[in-house]
Amino acid sequence: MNSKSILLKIFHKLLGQYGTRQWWPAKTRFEVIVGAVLTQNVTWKNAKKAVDNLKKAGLLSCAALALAKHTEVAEKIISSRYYNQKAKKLKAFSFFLMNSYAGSLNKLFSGKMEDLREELLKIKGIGKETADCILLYAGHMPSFVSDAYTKRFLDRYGLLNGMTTYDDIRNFFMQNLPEDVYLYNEYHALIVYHGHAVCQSKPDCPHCPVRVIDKTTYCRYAQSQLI
DNA sequence: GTCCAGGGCCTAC
DNA sequence: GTAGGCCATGGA
Repeated sequence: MNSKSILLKIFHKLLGQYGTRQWWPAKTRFEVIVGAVLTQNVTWKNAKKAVDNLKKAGLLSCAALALAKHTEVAEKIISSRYYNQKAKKLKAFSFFLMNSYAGSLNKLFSGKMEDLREELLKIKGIGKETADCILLYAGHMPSFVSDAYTKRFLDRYGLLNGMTTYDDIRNFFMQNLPEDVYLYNEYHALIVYHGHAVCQSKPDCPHCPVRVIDKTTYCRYAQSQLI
């Protein structure tokens, strides 16, 4: 079976097992972007608390964040960890959007995807994963989101084939899957759910007949179920 | 008390 | 180009 068929087969297995993941849970595109920054290296639960605090304080807009004082933003997002860093990141993105696109997400997302990706990557605090989350979940553009789960996932199913960098893996999915926003959306969410919420990579994972000792240990249950 | 979440930046080699 | 430290909460 070629990579294309395997990736699609795994996707349909995951979707059948877990159903749609309903990502991204946010009301506006700006909220998606704020959430993408706040969830960096923290659980969504903690990130969401921070998003809600910003919303209550009337800070969930580009203009409001750009004008707010650093401490005002930071204290609202304490639950998201690294709050000082993240306050700077939120303000940096807001300044970028104000200055380059007059605060308009419509304008931001009207350009070419790869060009926009490069532009986002220049903003301090937005790395590749966050940029792809913004493109996919806020901009509804077909940019596959990779991450540590995705790498481990490919490794577990023997599909990694020496790929090491983030872009290697992103390209692998994008070259072997149809250019489909819905597909990319669900696939990333399902990989995270499968790897985290279900398989958990913990010694007591109820789905793994073989103990999963650490993040790199093979999950035989997962393999047998999905391929 | 320990471990780890829907990362990214900076520095040193 | 990459390994390692830093950032510094909250739940299990």
